[in-house]
Amino acid sequence: MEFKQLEMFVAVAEEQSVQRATERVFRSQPAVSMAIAKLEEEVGSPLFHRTRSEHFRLTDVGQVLYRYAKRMIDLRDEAAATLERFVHDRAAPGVRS
Amino acid sequence: MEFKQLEMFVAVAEEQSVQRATERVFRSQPAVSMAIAKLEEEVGSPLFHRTRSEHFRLTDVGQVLYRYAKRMIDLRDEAAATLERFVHDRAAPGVRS
DNA sequence: TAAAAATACTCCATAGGTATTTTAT
DNA sequence: ATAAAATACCTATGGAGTATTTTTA
Repeated sequence: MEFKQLEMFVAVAEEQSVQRATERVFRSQPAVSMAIAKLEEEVGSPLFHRTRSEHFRLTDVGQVLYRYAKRMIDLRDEAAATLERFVHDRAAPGVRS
Repeated sequence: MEFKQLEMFVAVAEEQSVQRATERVFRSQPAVSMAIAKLEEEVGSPLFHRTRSEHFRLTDVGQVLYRYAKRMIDLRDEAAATLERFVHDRAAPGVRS
């Protein structure tokens, strides 16, 4: 379970389509498909229902992962933002923001 | 910022030594050193004070990352455990635990 | 001088891309 | 028949190991 995979997974879940997800994550269609396949293998269960009419729709297991994935990504983004501010402030301690 | 790096970083922070951290993460000494270097480059600041007498000691920036790293890893472990239970229960819905 | 970490180098795994095939409506 | 996903194949990046050098107490 790596951040790169989780980002692609979240994109597919929200777009309900691999195709549209590719635009959000700037990766090719097979790269996104493969990332999902890897996660499904790791989890040991399908994460999406695949039907053309309803598009990609999260399974129950998929929904569990989705909520965690969002939290993990949010936490990482928060960490990155906090660190950036912290490092920036250290570099110019006299400057008030 | 990937989970693999964060795990090595946390190991070094807690062991206060690259050497001892290698045993926890089952990786070679250079692999651990490189992971730290990568993170420091990404963050744009040293994460450890390097002195032989005090060993590897977290900088202020390092401490900020350390707290986030623990949270991220805990969250991932919790996700994995929850998914495992969930998938297992689905597979055998009649079995009560 | 002895320990631990950093560097050099090499290799291999795998992530990712292009091209193609399969699937489903 | 067509649009989208899966598969096949290949390449390249980078992660990781061994060997070595550098550092510092």
